[in-house]
Amino acid sequence: MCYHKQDKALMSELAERYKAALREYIPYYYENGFDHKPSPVITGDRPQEFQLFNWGLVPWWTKTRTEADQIRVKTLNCISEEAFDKPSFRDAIRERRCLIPCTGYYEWRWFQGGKVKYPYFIQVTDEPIFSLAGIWSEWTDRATGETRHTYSVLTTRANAVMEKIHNSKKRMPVILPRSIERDWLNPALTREDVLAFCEPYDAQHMQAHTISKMITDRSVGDKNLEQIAKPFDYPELALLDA
DNA sequence: CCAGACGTTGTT
DNA sequence: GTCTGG
DNA sequence: CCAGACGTTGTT
DNA sequence: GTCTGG
Repeated sequence: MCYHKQDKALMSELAERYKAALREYIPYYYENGFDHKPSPVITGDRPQEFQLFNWGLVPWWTKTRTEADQIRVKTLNCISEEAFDKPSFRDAIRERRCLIPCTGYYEWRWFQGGKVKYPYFIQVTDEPIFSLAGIWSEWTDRATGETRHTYSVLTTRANAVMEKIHNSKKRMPVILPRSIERDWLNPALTREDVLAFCEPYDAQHMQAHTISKMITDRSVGDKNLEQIAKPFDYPELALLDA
């Protein structure tokens, strides 16, 4: 549901927006979750600074590096409604919640029963930088002593905007309204409190537009380009839409 | 998730 | 069609 | 009890 | 570590 995101904010913009210290950081116009790159996140136990965690949560009980590499491709997202019951997520959702700054994300919209698809870029119109609800984990490889910090993006039911794009599975990432984003980190939240945050964002404050297929063009080496998220018109879409 | 491959042959 | 790599 | 999974997502 | 399936 949310495997491709953007965080193009400048280091100074992020620090100012969250009032948190940020040491090192590279803005990405496009980030593929399956690359498991580090992203700046803010955790509940160190709320005044950013930490760079890798996308794809590795549960603390994972035994080997091989197992870690196998599970992290399946924990990029976490179904919020089930998080408290899943062995991979239950400890993290209770004790290790985080904010994942973001400036947009990417999804594909299918037509004609899976024959053609078009990429979209989705933004929040009332917040240029917004927070995805995340959970994180710390895992140590007992063989090498190496420690990995990783995170997962929570998902919830789709709102009207996302339902249209995601025409079958009706899911979307949990986006936290800015006014309550810090509350997400409160360690005293109950299960019910946590689940109350995991609601679809107001569709009236979300916007989506088609983008060029450069985003998945393998002949394009460097995808960290501003134009990747720029609006791109497909004239034939008007017909497919009908 | 999407794009691209999709096979074999000797190894400790 | 289905699996793998990114 | 032991062994094996532990996950998400477009498939229709 | 903990749960599920056999």
